[in-house]
Amino acid sequence: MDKDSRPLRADARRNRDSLVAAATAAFTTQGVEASLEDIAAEAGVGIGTLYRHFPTRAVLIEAVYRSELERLCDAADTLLAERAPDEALAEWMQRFVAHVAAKRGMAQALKSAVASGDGSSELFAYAHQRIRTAAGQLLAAASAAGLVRADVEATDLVRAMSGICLGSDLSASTEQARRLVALLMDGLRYSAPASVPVTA
Amino acid sequence: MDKDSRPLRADARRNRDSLVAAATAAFTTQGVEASLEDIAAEAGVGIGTLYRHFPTRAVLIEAVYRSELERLCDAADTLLAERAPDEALAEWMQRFVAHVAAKRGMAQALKSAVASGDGSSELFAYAHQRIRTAAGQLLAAASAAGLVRADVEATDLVRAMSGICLGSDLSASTEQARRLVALLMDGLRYSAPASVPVTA
DNA sequence: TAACCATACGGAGGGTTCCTCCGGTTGGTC
DNA sequence: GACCAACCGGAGGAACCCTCCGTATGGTTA
Repeated sequence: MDKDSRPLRADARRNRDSLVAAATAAFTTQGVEASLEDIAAEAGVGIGTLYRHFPTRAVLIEAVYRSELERLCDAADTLLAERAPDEALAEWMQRFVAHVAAKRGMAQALKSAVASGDGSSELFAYAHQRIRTAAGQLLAAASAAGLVRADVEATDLVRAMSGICLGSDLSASTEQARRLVALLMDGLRYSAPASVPVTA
Repeated sequence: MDKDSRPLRADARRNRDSLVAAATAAFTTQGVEASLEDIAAEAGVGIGTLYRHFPTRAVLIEAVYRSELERLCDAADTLLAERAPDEALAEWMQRFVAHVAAKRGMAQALKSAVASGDGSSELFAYAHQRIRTAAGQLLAAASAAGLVRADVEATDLVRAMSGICLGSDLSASTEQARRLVALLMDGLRYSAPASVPVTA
């Protein structure tokens, strides 16, 4: 409880970050079965250091999953700062789908770790909350600017995107998912106040 | 094309069967990650023999999956011969659910092998067809005897059972799945001609 | 700034599993 | 009963896993 709160030593934090970065690369190119020794070498640390930070493969996978989740959700802010709200939303939705497609193996591995009784169902609840918030932020901005219709909730949007991801069963059909997301975005734009003024 | 058609030599066939049996046991108790050398030993053959028959783990998993599928579907005939058609149907449905619960890891492993481009999507099509036929046979018998309602298609029944399997997310809740199947069976019996004569 | 120690690092090493390869064996056939 | 194609077994090299402990270093205190 109070040893957790103490921050990591500088070198430890550095190594941890390198490991997560190397693991992210390895997992996405070779799948979650990638060799841990290779990951340690790629990160420029000894195998012992990897095991100290991440006692089991599942813990490492979870760390990668968390870091990628943060990256995706943080991108919402950046996108809003850089482009028009509707463009930001469209781009973020595409990234969301790409994210899910790439991390499917990881999510699967984490799910089977749930059975082993650690706290990773809590992880999924957190992930859902985090994504809903990011989506809501983008949706609100686009809606306030009159660029998308105002009668769609963030929850609905997330559900729709999840549906697209689940529906396109083969991870090969990334292109199809892309088109579906574009279609969904068009639907959001369709009766936006800017083109169809609110009458009620 | 013509070397495949030649039957296996007697000892080869015997060893193959032993291997599938041993693998079935190992996979169901330890999961699809079970040691192949242990499986070979358990089957009483050398590791080389295992690899000759099943060059990769995926091929072995597929063989086990096929054999279990046959076992499940062949049981339809046996059950029909042994008990009343509605009882046979009820029992078979329970076995179906148990089958799916036990083979989830295997199906997952096979699915990810699809990406590697062998012919296992064809396998799933075959499995679906085989199961639909078995279900249809039981349903027809029970329906003909007036023990279950006649307005349900085999396809619907399979879909309902699949739904139950997918719905009960944790493989721990086998008991819940059992109850749902019993419920479904009651629904099938409910307005059967024998108890509620057809009026229209 | 120097000394101290809790924290963190590295990688050798023992164990397990994978998979190949080839000399020996055996079922089926003439 | 003899022949050969088909089949078997398991030794062995490679890859990977994970632990353990001697060494190094960041941070803190005087």
